[in-house]
Amino acid sequence: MNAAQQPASRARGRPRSQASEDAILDATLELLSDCGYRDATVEAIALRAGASKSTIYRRWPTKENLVIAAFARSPLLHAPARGDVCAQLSATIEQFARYMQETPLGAVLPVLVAERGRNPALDQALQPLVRQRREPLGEILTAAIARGELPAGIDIELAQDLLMGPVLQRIMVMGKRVDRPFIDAVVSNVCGGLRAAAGS
Amino acid sequence: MNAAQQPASRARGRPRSQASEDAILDATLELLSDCGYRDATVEAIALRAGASKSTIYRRWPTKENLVIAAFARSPLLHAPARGDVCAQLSATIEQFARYMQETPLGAVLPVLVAERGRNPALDQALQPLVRQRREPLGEILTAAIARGELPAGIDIELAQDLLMGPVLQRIMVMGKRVDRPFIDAVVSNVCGGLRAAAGS
Amino acid sequence: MNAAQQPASRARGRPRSQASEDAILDATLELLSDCGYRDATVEAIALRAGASKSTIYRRWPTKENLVIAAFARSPLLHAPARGDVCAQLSATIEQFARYMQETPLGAVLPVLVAERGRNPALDQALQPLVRQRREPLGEILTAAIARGELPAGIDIELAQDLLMGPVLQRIMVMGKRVDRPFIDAVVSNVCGGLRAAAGS
Amino acid sequence: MNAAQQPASRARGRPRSQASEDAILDATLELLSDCGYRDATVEAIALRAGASKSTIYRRWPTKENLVIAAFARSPLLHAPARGDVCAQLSATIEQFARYMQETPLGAVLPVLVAERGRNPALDQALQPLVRQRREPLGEILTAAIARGELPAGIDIELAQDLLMGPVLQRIMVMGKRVDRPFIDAVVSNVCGGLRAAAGS
DNA sequence: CAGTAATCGAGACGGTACGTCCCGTCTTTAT
DNA sequence: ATAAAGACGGGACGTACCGTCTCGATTACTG
Repeated sequence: MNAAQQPASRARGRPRSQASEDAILDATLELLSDCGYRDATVEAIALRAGASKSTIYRRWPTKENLVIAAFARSPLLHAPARGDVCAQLSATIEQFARYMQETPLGAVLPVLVAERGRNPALDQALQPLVRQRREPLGEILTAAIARGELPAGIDIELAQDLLMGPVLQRIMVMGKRVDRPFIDAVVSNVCGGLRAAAGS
Repeated sequence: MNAAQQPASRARGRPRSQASEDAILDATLELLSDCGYRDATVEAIALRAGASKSTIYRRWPTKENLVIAAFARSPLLHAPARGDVCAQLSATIEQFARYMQETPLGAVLPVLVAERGRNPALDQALQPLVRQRREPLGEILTAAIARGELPAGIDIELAQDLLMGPVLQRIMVMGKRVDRPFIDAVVSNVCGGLRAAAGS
Repeated sequence: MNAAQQPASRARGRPRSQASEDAILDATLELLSDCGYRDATVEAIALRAGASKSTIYRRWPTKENLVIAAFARSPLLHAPARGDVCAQLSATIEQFARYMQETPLGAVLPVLVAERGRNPALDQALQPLVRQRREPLGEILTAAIARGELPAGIDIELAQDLLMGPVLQRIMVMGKRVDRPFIDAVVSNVCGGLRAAAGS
Repeated sequence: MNAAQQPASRARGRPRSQASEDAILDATLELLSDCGYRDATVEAIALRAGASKSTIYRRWPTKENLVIAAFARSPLLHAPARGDVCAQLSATIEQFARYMQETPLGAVLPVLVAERGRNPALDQALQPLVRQRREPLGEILTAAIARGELPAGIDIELAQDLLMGPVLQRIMVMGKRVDRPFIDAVVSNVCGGLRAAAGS
C-alpha cells in the first residue's frame, strides 16, 4: 500500500534536479508576474531559470501544466486562532484577496479555469489547488458551530460559496479591487443569513 | 433615431454586408461552443461563415473583440413580473445559470476576463456586457424595497455581488453544475442576511 | 492538354512573391557556402532573405527540398563550339569541376544524394538536376561521332559515366582537388578507350 | 607485435567490454541499414546493443566516428589470383559494387563524405577506409604491368580513379544499379585506353 | 581480502534546429 | 469601397537528437 511510494532501490539513472525544478517554478511565477501569461514564453522561463526547454517539457507536458505547478506552490491561507467567527473569516478572506490582487494568480487563474473545460487532466490538477484555499473557511465555520457562535445544521460547502463567490467574482469578473470594508460586508451578510435561516 | 446614424451622403463604395456579419458572429459562437476558445481559429470561423479573414478584421480589430461581439448578442435576463422577491431573484439567476452552463459563454468568459487585464480596450467592451446581465437583479431589489419586502438602505451593488458571486464561482472556478436548489439556497441566505442587517 | 497549364483566370488570392522566392534561394546558397549544410539554419536563411519561416515552408516542405531548389538554379554547363572532341570535353568538365569545388554544391551534393535513398520525391527532383549537367557531354560526343572523330556505335551513357565518374569520385569520395591535367588525362584515356574498342 | 600495445602494467579499473563494443558496432550497421543515417539515433543504437550512450561516447567522440568504425569492420576486397587483368579487375570491382548496393554503406558513404569537409578528424578516419577498398585494384594493375599485360608507365592512381569512379558515381550520384556487364564495359574501356595511351 | 579505480546501464541535462500553427496585415482580382 | 482568396512577417509551441553529466552498481586489479 505505502510500499509503492517508498524508493525500494532508488530510481536508476541520474535523478532529477530539485534545484532545476525550483528555479523553473520560481522563474515561471516571476515572468508571469512581469509579463503576463501570454508573454511568459517557455523559452524565456527556461532562460531565466538557467534550465533548458527539454528539462521543462520533461516534467510538464504543456505550458498550462507548468503554470499550474507553479501556483500549486503558493502559500495556503492561514486561519487566525482568535477572534469571533466574523473577524476570523474576514482576516482569512483578506489574505486570499491580497494574494489574488498582488500576485499573478489573479491574472492566470481565469486562463487555467478556461482551459480546464477542455483538459480533464488539468481539471484534476486544478481541483485540489482551489479546494485547499477554501478549506480554512470550513474549519473556521465548524469551530464556530462547535463554540455555539453559529447554529448547527449549516451547509459548510454552501457557506464557502457564499463567502468566496462575491470576492472572486468582484476581482475576476468585474475587474474591481476588493478592500476590507467589502469583505467585512460580505462576511457580515453571510453570517447574518446563516443565523436567520436557523432561526426561521 | 436612426437618422442620427446616417450621414448626409451615404458612405461611398460597396456597403458592408449585414449577412456576412451575422454569419461570422454565428460561426464564432458555434465554433467556440464546439472547440473552445483556443481552437476556434479566426481562419476556421471565416471558413464556416463563408467569409474571409479580411472581412472579419475589417470589423473587429482582434479575435477577442470578435468573441465579445458574438456574445453581446446573447439575450438579456428577463425578470419575472410576479412573485415575491426571492422567487423573482431565483428565476432570474436560473436564467443566467442556464445560459452559462448550456452555451459557450461558460467556457469563454474566463478567457475574456483573463485577457482583459492586458487589454484595456477589451475591458471597456466587456464591462457593459457583464453589467447588463446583473442589472435585472438590481431592478428586482429596488422594487422589493419599494414594496417594503426588503428594508431600505440596502447596498444594491453589494447585493448583486452576493447573489451572482456564488453562482459564477461555482460554475467557473469550481467547475460544478448549479441547480435550482442551490440557487434557492443562495437567494434565501442573502435575503435573510439583508433583512437581519437591517434589523440589527 | 496544355489548357491545364495556362492561367485561364489567374489564380485567386495574393500571388506568391517572386522576389521573396529569389531572395530565399539566394540566401540559401550564400549561407550554404558560408556555413555549410548543417549550420545553414532555416531561420538564418529566412533572416537573411528578409522572409519568414512560414514563407519558406509554404514553398518547400523540408530544408532538403529548399536546398535542392537552390541548386536547381545553378548554371548549366556550356559546351564550347570549337576544338576537337577532347578539348571540348575537357573544357566542359572543367566547368563542372570548378563549380563543384568553388561553390557549396560540392559540400551539399553528397547530403542530397544520401537523403535521396529515403525520400523518393527528392529522388525525382534530383534526377534531372544531375542529368542536365551531364547532357552537354552527350552532345559533344554525338557531334564528334557525326564528324567522324569518334567511331559510331559508342554507348553515350557509358561514355558519360566514364568521363564524369572519375572527376566526381575524386572530388566527393577522395576529397582531393581536380585540376586541368587530371581532367585531360581522364578525357584522353576515355577517348583512347572508345577508339580502341571500335578498332578491335 | 602486440607487445608494443601492452603497457608495463595493465590499465587499472574495470576493463572495457569487448562484447559491448561488438554489439554496438553490429547494432549500428543494422540500424543504418534499416532506417538510414538520420533515423539511426545513437539512443536507438544503444538500445539495440543493450548498451548505454555513455559506453558509446566513451569510445567514439561523435556519431560520425561511430559509423566509420562500424564500416571499418567491413571486409576488404579480395583480388582473384588467376585470370587476365580485365577479369581480375571486373571480379574485384563487382565485390565492391555488391557491397555498396547490398549493405548500408551505399546509403551512408555520402553522408560521411559530406560531413568530412567540416570535420578534419573525420577526414582522417575516413581516408584509410576508402583507400583500402581501392588498393587491390592497384595491386592487380601492378602485377599486370609486371607480367607485361599492361604497358609500363601507367599512373596507377589515375587508373584507380578511372575504374572506381564510374561505378561509384552510377550508384551514388545517379542512383542506378550497377551490374556485371556495366563493370565489364568500364574495365574494358579503361584497359583499352591505357594500352592506347602507351602506344601513341 | 579489503580497497580503489575505471567501467557499465540508466536517464536527466543544456543546447539547438526543426517543422507546425496561428495571429493580424497586405496584395491580388472580382463585385 | 468591400468581398473572397490566400500569401506574408512574426513569433511561440512542442519535438527530437546530440553530446555531457551524474547516479548506483559492477568488475577487475592492487596493496
